[in-house]
Amino acid sequence: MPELLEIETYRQAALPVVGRVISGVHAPDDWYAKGDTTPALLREVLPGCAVTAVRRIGKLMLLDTDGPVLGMRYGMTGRLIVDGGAPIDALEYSTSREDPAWDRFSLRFADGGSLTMRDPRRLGGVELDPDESRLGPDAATVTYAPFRDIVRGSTAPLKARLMDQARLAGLGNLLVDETLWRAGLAPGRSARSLDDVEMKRLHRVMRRTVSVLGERGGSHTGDLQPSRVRGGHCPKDGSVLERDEIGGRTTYWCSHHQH
DNA sequence: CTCGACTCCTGTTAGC
DNA sequence: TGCTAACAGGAGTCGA
Repeated sequence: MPELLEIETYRQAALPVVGRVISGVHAPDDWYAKGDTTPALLREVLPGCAVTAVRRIGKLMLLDTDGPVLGMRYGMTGRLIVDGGAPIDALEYSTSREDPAWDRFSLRFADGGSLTMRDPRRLGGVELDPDESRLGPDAATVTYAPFRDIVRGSTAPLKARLMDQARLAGLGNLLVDETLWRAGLAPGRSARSLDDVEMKRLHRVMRRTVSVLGERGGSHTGDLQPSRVRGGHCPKDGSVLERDEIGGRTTYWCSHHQH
């Protein structure tokens, strides 16, 4: 599913629309417009605006224009299509089938081309001028000191804290499971319980996991991923993996080497 | 304020 | 073969 790595891929794929002027808006789905944004408002304010930049904070993609900022969230199954081409063909837990009915939002540009969000399960959405201050620092670039303060400031389970987008933006279920598995830390531990050595290891491993999986091509390319099934075995030591629900998400972890 | 429980969305798949 | 129920996870809301 789209986590920070997939959204970064989307951002880069969207760069060619910078400088183009929006000429049309396809917004057929009320549900897909979030906050105070409505399809009517999108159709009213976006045409005529020139795209000036494409940014990303965590899993939020932002299209800057000379008018409002357009925020795009891809949820679990949202794909981006730019000028008819998709930077990611298939998403984990989604389908690569094409169906125009799944085009929840689309921009057309004056000099040709388009940008489309295709989202079968409608878990994504678009919002004008989203509140960017509601997101924590991006997990791909956060340095040690703020990371340490974020993690140790809570008694919540470590995994839940790492997935709290208001604290640390970008990590989803797969990246967190892979990070904790690599770091040898149990997902259910209180975030506050990490000592300095563990905290430094967690930060280093998280940054490295984001980097390595980015090079491999996405959040689903982790070493743990093939074993994230019922009865799966730990690729490190062969133990049968635990399957728990932590932070409201299915969690696979190895009680033999994650403490 | 924090944090867990609950809810929403719907295509796919396991199982009867 | 055809159906149902479970499952996936990002994000918002609500209440203790």
